[in-house]
Amino acid sequence: MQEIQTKILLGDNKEVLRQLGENSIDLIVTSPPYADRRKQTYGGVKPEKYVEWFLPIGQQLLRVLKPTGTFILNIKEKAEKRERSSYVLELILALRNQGWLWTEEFIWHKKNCYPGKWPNRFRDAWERLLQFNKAKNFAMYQEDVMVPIGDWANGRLRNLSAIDKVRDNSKSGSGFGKNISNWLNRDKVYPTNVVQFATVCNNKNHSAVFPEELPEWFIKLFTKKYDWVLDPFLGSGTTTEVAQRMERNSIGIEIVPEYVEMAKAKVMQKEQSLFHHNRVSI
Amino acid sequence: MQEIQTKILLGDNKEVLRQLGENSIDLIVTSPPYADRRKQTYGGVKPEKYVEWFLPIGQQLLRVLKPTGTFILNIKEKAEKRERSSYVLELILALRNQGWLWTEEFIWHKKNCYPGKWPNRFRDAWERLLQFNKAKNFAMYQEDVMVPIGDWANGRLRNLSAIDKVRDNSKSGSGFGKNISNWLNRDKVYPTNVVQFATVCNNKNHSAVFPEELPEWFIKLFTKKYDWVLDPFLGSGTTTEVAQRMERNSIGIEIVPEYVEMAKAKVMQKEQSLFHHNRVSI
DNA sequence: GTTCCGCATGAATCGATAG
DNA sequence: ACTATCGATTCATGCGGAA
Repeated sequence: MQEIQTKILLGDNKEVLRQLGENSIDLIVTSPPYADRRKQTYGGVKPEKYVEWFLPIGQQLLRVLKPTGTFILNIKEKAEKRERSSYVLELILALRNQGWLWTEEFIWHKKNCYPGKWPNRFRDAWERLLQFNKAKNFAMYQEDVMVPIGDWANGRLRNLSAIDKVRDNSKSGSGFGKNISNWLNRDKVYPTNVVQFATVCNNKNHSAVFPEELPEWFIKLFTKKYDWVLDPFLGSGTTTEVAQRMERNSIGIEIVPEYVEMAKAKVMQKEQSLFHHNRVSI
Repeated sequence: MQEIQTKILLGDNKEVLRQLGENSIDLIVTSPPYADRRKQTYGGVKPEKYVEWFLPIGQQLLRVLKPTGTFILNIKEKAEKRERSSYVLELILALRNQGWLWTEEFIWHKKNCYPGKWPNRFRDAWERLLQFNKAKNFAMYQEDVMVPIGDWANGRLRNLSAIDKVRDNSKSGSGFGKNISNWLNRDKVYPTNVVQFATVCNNKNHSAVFPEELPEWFIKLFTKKYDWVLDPFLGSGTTTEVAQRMERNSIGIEIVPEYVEMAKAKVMQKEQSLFHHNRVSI
């Protein structure tokens, strides 16, 4: 049995990435700090400086990614003074200029978005999941994210309250009931480029990360067992934890020592339980 | 009773728009031909020329829109040679440069999108609905697009504690009526910036109509009765038809004579039925 | 042992107030 | 004038405690 490696590295990703070999990573999936957000932990990046700040990292990511690999970037521009910032658009153009192919833009439809009411806009319920590639022939395992009826019924659907089902139904018109009957009629369904994951509402003492389902979905879609996954803005370690569970090798880079400790703890815990599980199953 | 005007104008919108008075339009909602699409009818615009082609129109739209008005642009970049084009991003930046405020990007989540399967991407289930404004204080009637929730109300009611119900009751004096109206108010919820409209699978000979719900939603949100609505790429006349039904004045511009005929026919039909209705009701 | 209820809390945004 | 901070708004979620 091959061993799964999970490396958590402390430091500035621009520097740490230099230590990684070129063409060694199959999937990069990450959520960098957005402009002017997470000031306490990351200092905050000014929107005007964002592209300039990100490009050196993009350069390293381009180097370490395999030609068949994929880079998924989760980001969303803020609204300020009644206007949307344009730095994300500029970043996409700049990354293209750097040599990346902008292959696709997935929409993360956040079912439970932040509440609020303003005179000029509604609640922001979506984020960008930008897909970049090095080459046109990248690896993609579409079959692995098809939704089998069993998994759906046992997993996500069970988590939805009856109220949610009713509400979605009445809101969207066609809604849940119809969709479910569709799924029942088929074995498996391909997803679209609009994906829905609930945000994590955690009472833990660290800032919110993306939900496990998000890296899980892209890891399924763009890697196979024993492939290498990289998250250069690891945060509290969601990506490495999920990769480990899915039997992918992974590397996470994080500049805040406390987060590195949390991420390492998750990995250790999982190793323990795997070890325990193996012993039992022998 | 004030009369609703519905004008369908034949011609190149760049030219026709010059005839409209400045600061005269409350809402522009339109879906221009996408690059390289609809070649037969519009000649097709090359992606690299798209911004250059659109900017003179944008200039006219900026002139005719009231300072409190809104411009909704429905557009989506195509995928070509396994890559997403960047002309929409460049258009947003160019329109900002032209003086427009980029206020918001709504996502049109298409529930029943075009079927198909590709090796490198999933079905495209969303389009951009870009909101631009001339000034930061634009008109917005959020209450008019609140979603009534039907069965969900039962869940809400159940969630109110018995104490709350009693307290409200004793406070209001008149009792039941006030409580119910409170609950009814609460049973409406504001939408988010992700909207769902079913796509039209119609057999009409216009290639890319948007569903009536789309202009209807934005007309509700950004105009009131007797306001002026403009669609400079009218196509088969959905926008003017909806505006007329909603008792808004409207102007549609279309370069293809056949479409102009179709759009006019819709307006005439509606006028007939309105007239007929009036006669009957007398 | 379930189920239910109350409550804190988020990658939010605006407008006002303070330095 | 320009930035920094605060209060108000709002709602899905998950947890803990209670019935």
